[in-house]
Amino acid sequence: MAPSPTGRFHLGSARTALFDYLLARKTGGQFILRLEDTDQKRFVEGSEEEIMRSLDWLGITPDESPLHGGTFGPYRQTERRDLYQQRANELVQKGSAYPCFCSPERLDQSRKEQESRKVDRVRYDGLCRALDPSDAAKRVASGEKYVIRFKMSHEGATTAHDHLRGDIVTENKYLDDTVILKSDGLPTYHLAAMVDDHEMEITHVLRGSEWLPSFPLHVNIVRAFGWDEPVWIHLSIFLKPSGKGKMSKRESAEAMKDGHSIFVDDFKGLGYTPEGVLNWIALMGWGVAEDDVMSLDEMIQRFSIDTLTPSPAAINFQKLDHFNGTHIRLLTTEDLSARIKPYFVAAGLPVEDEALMKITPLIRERLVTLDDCLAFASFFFKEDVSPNPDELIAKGLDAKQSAEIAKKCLEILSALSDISHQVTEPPMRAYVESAGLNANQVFGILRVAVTGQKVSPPLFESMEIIGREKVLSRLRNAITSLENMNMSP
RNA sequence: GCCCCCAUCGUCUAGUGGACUAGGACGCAGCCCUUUCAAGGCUACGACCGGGGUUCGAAUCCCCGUGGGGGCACCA
Repeated sequence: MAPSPTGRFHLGSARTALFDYLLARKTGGQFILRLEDTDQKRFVEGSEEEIMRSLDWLGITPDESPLHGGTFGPYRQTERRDLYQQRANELVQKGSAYPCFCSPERLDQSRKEQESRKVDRVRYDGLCRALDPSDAAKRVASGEKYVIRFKMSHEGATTAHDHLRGDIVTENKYLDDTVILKSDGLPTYHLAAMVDDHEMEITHVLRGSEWLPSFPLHVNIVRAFGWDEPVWIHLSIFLKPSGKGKMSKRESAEAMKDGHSIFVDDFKGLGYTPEGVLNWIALMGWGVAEDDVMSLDEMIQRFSIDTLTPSPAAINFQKLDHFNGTHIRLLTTEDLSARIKPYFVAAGLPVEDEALMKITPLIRERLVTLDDCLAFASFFFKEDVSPNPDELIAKGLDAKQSAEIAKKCLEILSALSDISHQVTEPPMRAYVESAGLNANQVFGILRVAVTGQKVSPPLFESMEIIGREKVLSRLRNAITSLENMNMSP
């Protein structure tokens, strides 16, 4: 994959990377990370690191990259600049490209003039294309500033083959003499990517469909060199959840508001798992008929470029939540425990591994994101809980009645020396039965008293983990709280 | 404005001329389970953009519309 370090690493790039990775693993190839950093003006500090960090987190670390080295390095285009200059000159020698000395000002003027004439397509006017090659060479040698443009044929048409879309035929009259080497000596994408793909022996080019308009240019460049073409695959782009337009910065701000993001590096902090994110993005642009919950290994097994889809896909965060929850439930207790522990630590709670291993099975199927563990299990590690007095009152009862029930619960539980759920549940149920109450009412009071919240993991198992002394003291506090309410109407 | 791509439930998709009464997943609704919340199970709702062809037969092939998306830089 070949992203440019000009901003944050987003979902679209991640999906391309995933498919690159799957294809490489499937076919025994290498998954290479190449940084397209030829636009020094747009370079963003830290984005190279973010790209690599994101890939690592997803679990699709490149086999070869600026970090890992490899046989096809260097993997940063700015470190390969001589190569592009040689290749650009090669094209000039062959008559497939030419130096252009036009100033940005002249180009700008020409553009404006064409616009005023309302031409169908504004393009280079060809002034330097008409130059005598030896004259041009002399001007280059004399140190005059220049760029190199690809000499596009004006006649005929270009047929480019996309693996998903078939032949794409474009009349050459719609094509332009695009700049392939800039005046700073660095190549534009068009040259750099073609040269590197050839040098690095890239067999499949997977990229976003925003490259489709320059696709004819690219095949023309490859053909001008006389090289074999890779398999070209233009993936659909990701649309915003509404399906109207592609994801934008504005949209990402919206997503952040409800705990989502379009940047891979944000997902960890949001409580998402690599498994969930991977599964989610895999299914956008890849048609899997059934059994769509897949691990990375299963994806490798099932991947094929023939089952990729060309149509644009609206992203759907609800589906991400679904896959995240599903993959969380697939984790072993050890694994899940290790993944949620940092959240308790970060919250300043004294988490103990032994207790955590007991808690994890209780909350596993309740988690959508890992950080949900805090809402479901913080009370286990707190010294005290402070329930909302109103919530201690059971439905259909008043504070006095609720206090009576709480007292009875205390009586029953304090009589037991063993507080394991097998021991506590039968007498409690017997009490509910004999008192003519319903389980919701009694267990509800107990739940709020002991956990401090209306929603919690299963009550009796929870009490067992909290421990006898804490359970009893929390219950006593609840009784006091209810009685105080009673006195102040 | 010009060029290009795309088109099946609200969303992601299966479907490659007859196996389609169009399948799955998310979401949504209901039921079951149940001490809360979930999870799980079951059921319901829900689509071939329109019009022409081709063919004995079209969701599938062709054409034209329409709609959506992308692109028109010394950015990638």
